[in-house]
Amino acid sequence: MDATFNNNRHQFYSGDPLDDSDEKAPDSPPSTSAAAAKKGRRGMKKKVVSVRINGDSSRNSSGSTTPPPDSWAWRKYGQKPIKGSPYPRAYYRCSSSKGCPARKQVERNRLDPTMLVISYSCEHNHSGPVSRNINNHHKAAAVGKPGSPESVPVHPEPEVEVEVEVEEKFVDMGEESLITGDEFSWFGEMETTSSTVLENSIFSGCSSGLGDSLSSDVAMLFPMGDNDVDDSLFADLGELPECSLVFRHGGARGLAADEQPAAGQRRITPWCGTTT
DNA sequence: CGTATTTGACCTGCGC
DNA sequence: GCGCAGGTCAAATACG
Repeated sequence: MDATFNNNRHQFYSGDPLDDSDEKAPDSPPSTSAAAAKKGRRGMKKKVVSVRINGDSSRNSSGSTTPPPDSWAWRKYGQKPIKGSPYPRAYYRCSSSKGCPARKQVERNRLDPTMLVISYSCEHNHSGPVSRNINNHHKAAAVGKPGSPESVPVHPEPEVEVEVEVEEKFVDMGEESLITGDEFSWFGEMETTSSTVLENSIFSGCSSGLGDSLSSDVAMLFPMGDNDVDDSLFADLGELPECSLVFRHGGARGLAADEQPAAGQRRITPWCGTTT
C-alpha cells in the first residue's frame, strides 16, 4: 500500500497517471485531467469567455459556490489561487455524463469582480466515453441529463439560442467558435439586457479544436452586477484576458458575416459538443 | 444514506 | 537543471 504517506494519489501519478487518468481506459487515451495535464494543459485549446451576470439567475445556488446554472451539471473538483490574481480559480467537471471530459474553470475578473470568467475545456479524443467513469463523486452524480453518453462524447447539443453582441474582437472565430448551447441557456436568464460575453482570442483557436474534435475550451466572463453569484466561490476570481470577444445579450454586433446567423443573433454552440 | 463541496497534496508542463 | 505555477485527484466533511 502506501509505503510512505502516498495514498491513492501516488498510485495515480506515480503508478500510471495516464493510465488512471479518469478510470483507466486501456483503449481510450487519457482524455481528462491527468491526461490533459500531462499532454499539455497549457497547450490545449480552451475557450475563454467573459460574461457579466446581472445578478438574477446567478443566485440560483442560493449563494452557494455555484456558477450560473446551465443545462449541464458541473461538479467542483478543485480550487486554486492563481498567482498574480487576487481571486482563486474554481475547477468544475461535467457531471452530466459519466464520460463527459468537459471541464469548466470559473474565476472572477481581476479588473471587474462583477464579471465571471468561465473557461470551458473539453477534449474528446475518444469516441467511447462509456468506459470512462468519473471519480467517486461522479459515479452517482452523473445522471439526470439528456443525451446518451454512450455515443455522446460530450454534452448533447443544446438548442438554446443566445443572443450575444460581439464586439470588434470577433475575428478568427470560426463557426465552431459559436457558443451554442445549453451551456448558455442560462445566458438569457442572466443578463437580459446587457450580458457582455468576452471571448478570448483563444476562442478562435478553439474553433479549430472542434474541427479536430480533440479539445476545445471556452471561457465566459459573467459580470455579476450584484453578488448573486456566490461570494464564496468567486470570492476571488481571476481576471480575464484583454483579448476577449465581447458578446452582448440582445444582438450580435461586429459579427463576421459568416458568424451572423440571423439579424444580429448569434447561436451559441457547445465547443465540445457535438461531434458526431 | 447519498451527494456535493472543500482542502490538501502531488504531478506535469513551461519558463528562466 | 531548477523553480514556479497550474491543474487534478483523493479523502473528509457538511448538508439535504
